[in-house]
Amino acid sequence: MKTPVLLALLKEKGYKLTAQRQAILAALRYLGERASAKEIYEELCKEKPAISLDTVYRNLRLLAEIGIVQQILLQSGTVFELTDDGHHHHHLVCVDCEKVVCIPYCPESCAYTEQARAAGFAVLGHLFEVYGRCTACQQK
Amino acid sequence: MKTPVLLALLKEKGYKLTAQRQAILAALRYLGERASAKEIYEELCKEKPAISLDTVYRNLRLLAEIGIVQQILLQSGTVFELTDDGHHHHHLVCVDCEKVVCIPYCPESCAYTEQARAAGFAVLGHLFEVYGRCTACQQK
DNA sequence: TCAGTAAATAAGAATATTACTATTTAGAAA
DNA sequence: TTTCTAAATAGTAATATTCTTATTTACTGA
Repeated sequence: MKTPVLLALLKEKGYKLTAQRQAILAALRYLGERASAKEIYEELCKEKPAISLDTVYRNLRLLAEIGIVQQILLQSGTVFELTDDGHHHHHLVCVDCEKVVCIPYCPESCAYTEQARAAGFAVLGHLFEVYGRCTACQQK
Repeated sequence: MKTPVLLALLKEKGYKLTAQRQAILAALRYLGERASAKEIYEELCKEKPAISLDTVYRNLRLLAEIGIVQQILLQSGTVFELTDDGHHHHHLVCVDCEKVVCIPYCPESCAYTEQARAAGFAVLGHLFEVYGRCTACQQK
């Protein structure tokens, strides 16, 4: 995610490009695919001046809203992942070891939007995660 | 949910039928379709002896695991709903007023299980919620 | 460039949720 | 019925997440 692109996405909704937002994205990139709010916070605390924990949470929520990151709900808590292509996707999550595998499948393509329209809802988004047991954990 | 049925579902996994579990279900029924852990806790605190908050959370998680209740993630927090027929379903959630509408649609019926199998995952369940704006909130 | 304004931040308080541990209890089996 | 044992509970501590408020800052337009 290049800064001009981020700026455009933010500006679209009246949000501002701040050093903290860029730092959060940089930390997420640095930490690898996925990280919890606390991990990002701790990474950024190494810098001076340190960021506020609330700012990390607030911005991860905002970045998720504009589609730059995605939230994944594990048993042990919530982690965030970059969606570099801007297109969201979903996950298979192992309930034992918490291994996460991305799947290209998205229920958007199925017919639920019909039902939403019938109920008078304007669909904005959805949450979809599949839980199961990975190959390794099935052996145990 | 009649007690014998609940007992059978619990026994199946080695869980016990406790007064607290029955009280939580009774409270949920009494409070209407949906309630938060705190609402259930406060309702049960009117009784003597009062229940522990931890017990409410722990058992709502367990009841969700065996399919008697379902968790719905709202912006303002998590609420629980009875699934009287034992078959789960999903929801349209208004992000403004938090009105919830049940929808019969379930992504289980779509092809994601194929992908899960290919990745070596044994699917246990899934989370699916649709967020949008209801008719009333679209007028605002 | 400079001033004005809405948005964002930091810091700490408040709330929500989960974990820990000693004690109690439901259900199994004698 | 009595005993035994794993599961469950209460109470409290710990952690995760969100809210509140005073202050700072990014962008806008002159």
